[in-house]
Amino acid sequence: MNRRYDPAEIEPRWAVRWEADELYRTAPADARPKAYILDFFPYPSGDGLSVGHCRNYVPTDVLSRYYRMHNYNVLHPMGWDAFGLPAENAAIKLKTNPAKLIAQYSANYKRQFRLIGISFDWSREIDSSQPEYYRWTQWIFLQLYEAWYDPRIRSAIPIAELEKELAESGTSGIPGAEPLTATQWKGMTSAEKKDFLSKFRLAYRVASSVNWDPVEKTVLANEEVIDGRGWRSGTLVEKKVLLQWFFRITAYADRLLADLEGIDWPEHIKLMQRNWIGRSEGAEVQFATEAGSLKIFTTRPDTLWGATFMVLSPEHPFVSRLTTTDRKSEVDAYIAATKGQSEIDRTAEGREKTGVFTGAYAINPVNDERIPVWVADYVLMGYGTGAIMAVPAHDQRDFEFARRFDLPIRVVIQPTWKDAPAPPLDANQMTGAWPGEGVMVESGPFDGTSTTVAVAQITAWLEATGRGKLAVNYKLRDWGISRQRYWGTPIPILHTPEGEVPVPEDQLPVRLPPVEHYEPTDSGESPLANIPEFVRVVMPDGTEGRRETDTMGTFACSSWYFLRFADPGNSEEAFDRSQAAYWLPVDMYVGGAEHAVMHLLYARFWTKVLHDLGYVPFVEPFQRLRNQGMILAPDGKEKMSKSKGNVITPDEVVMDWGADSLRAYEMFISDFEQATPWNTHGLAGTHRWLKRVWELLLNPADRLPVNETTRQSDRDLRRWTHKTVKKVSHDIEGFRFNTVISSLMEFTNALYEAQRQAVSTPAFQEASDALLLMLAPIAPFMAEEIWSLLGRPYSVHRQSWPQHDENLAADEFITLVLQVNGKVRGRLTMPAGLKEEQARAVALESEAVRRHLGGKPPRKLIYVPGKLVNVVV
RNA sequence: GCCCGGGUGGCGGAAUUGGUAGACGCAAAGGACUUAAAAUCCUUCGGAGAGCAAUCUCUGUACCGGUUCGAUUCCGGUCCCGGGCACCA
Repeated sequence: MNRRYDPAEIEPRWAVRWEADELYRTAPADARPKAYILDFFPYPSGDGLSVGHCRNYVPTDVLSRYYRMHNYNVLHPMGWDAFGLPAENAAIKLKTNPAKLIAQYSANYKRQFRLIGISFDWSREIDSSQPEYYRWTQWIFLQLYEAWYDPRIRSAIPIAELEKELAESGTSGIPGAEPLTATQWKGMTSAEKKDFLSKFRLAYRVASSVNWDPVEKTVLANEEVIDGRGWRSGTLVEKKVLLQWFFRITAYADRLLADLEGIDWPEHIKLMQRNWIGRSEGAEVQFATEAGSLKIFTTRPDTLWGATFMVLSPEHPFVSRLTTTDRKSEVDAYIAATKGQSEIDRTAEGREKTGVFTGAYAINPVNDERIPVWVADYVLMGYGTGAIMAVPAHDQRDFEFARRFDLPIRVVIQPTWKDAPAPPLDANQMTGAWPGEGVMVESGPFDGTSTTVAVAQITAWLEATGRGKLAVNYKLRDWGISRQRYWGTPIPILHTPEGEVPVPEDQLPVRLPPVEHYEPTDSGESPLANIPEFVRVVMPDGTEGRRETDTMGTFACSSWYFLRFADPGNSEEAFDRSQAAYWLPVDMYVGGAEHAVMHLLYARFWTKVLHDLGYVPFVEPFQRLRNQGMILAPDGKEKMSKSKGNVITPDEVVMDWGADSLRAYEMFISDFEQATPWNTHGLAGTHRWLKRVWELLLNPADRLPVNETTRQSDRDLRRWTHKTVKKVSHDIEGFRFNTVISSLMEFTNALYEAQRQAVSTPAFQEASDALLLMLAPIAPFMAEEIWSLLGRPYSVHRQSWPQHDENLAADEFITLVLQVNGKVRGRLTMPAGLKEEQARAVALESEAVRRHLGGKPPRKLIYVPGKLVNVVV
């Protein structure tokens, strides 16, 4: 034969054949075990894929092929997260419609995926910007809109159930709801009722401030604001108050937190989600004021005796009610100044505390002390109750505020640990008793109690006396989805004189009008507002309505696409329930850590809602998750970026080395989760390895002289084979691809050694077959070509993965390490079944040990079975 | 500031549960083949030292200390790098 390895000839040929044969088409649901292996679906950009992107697509492809060879029913699909700002901005610049760009960009991605041999089932391709898809994104929106979260059963249920309950008993049975009687409910107008219900719906609209870029004349998403400036214009972003749509993700905070326990995700991602959800337990405490009872939230009720003043957020409703006449002008000025500031200004680092005194006082419920009430912007309306008790001795922020405005500081906790500093009498700095364990002082009946005990006792006392109660708060905010943009899923809502009305399900999809091009508006409205045909609707009763012109942010599209892949062609439903139940949850989900919070949290949320409403039987969408590390530029530690001109594309690598070499190198480059620089020399090394495999399997005649020192028997070769199969299988399943490649390299080297001695023994045949089959998922083109040239029946990708035999993999000999006082002094090759007595004996007799004992008697002997003997003197 | 990762040869990186540090690959050096080059193959390759030599000794996983018969691995502290959060009471 003597054919040269020529990937440029081999690869396109097999790509065409596999495509024609639909080799990777997903089988229908059957009795086999299933494996759903999914990449984060990409956002097609004009730049195409880089070798960095291939870092996740190659391993998931290897895994998919591996499971196919184990006769799993594998779902490995690909689609396009097509809506969103980059495509839209590019389209505005080019004065075209983004749909055209997406078609062009995704075609290029698809070409690249084929080029590198990714085994996607293209019959399941989805595009989130197509009406066939976003129709169902809108449908899910309506499911959220028509549902509320009932805290009593910890589940979403239809809003109709709530309406029924309100008519029967008002809100009396609903914890946390504002009081309303059945009579009051019945007396409400239709618009009032809608208003009231929107406080419960999982999708609701409310006035909220947004990021406004005055140069771009557009609203920006939070992710598009970097250090307070628009990501493209670089100008300072302003705040604008607009009516915005939200999803009530906060209702699911506890479940989103709790269910992290049961999923196999990287610990740091779980931690980021936990921090983002930000649960804190504490107490809600009521302080009496002239305007009524003022509620605060604290995680440290044990510091109640140290409260020397209170602070309200500038937006707090009590501010106007409490402020005394003589303080009014000053308070008003402060609030006006606060409003003019952006969030960035308000939270800027190292900023000095600001605030004003309201002139009012509140009564501390634990000691009836009268303390002044201040207003300051460091207290946020969005967390807790928007009011705090300030304990300057034990809270850094309160301390800074007290120093700035000369307010009293009272230490109420002393540290208990040894050498603790005395409480600072001059209050130049806070005492150390925060947040650790301490002992209460100056705290009336609790003096001498430890803080951990006191927290529980005080909370119980507050509850018993009606002055407060146990409370839990979350940092998590509701998910804002409104975008004043053209290129997104239209929100299926109509605004009528009677209020908002959902678009009936049978009228979905609300199609995006196919305009040629458009410009952003000055008003902060979506460009859709300028398209009258889109906006104007005539209601069945003849009145005129106005279509919602906001679109959904793209995180909505990506919050359910993994479900659509289970049943992508369904025109009757978002997905067939039995298909979803069969394929989901995703068994292995792979993508970048940059989505650790947003996408992964939103998708979990939607899944839980769909579960509660009876559409899916599981509560978590992604059973296993892994994040690939970034591939950096070859020189130094820089990221690859277009602006730096250091991007390496798979196209150029495939042209120079072939797809199989690219794939092998992507696996070999480093630990999967670790960032690492690209290195073309390293790539050449894996290419060299593949060439050696090619030569070994196809041109075995070139005999080399027998190397007596590495001479191996057939039994040795079989051991190599079975050990390698075991290790490679184990490492693929464990996502350790770099050691998969190094094991296969070692195995190849062993085969070369074996070949010097015996070319056509059964043991050699077994070894080379195993090598070829293990190579199939990694280098699919080359493996197929060799398989074919060896005259085997098409296709190597339909073969079974080799099985290993534990007995054959077992070692015959071990290396017994000899240590004296923990230092390695020698090594002996011994039979694997070595007994402890024998090991001890040979160790003591050995020349190496005796030399280091220097005639002294051993004090102690440590034996680690099959590994070492340590002689201690 | 707080919370997570990580730090191993010239480089990318290996190293079940605490038990042979540096697998595998790159680069480099020397050699073989060749008119020559490429390709390929062979050998060496953490640092220092001793020996004609096989080999041996010391040292070494960011730094300092601890636990242990034994530490890259566990504990305490320090430094550096990367990521996340950032007035959340």
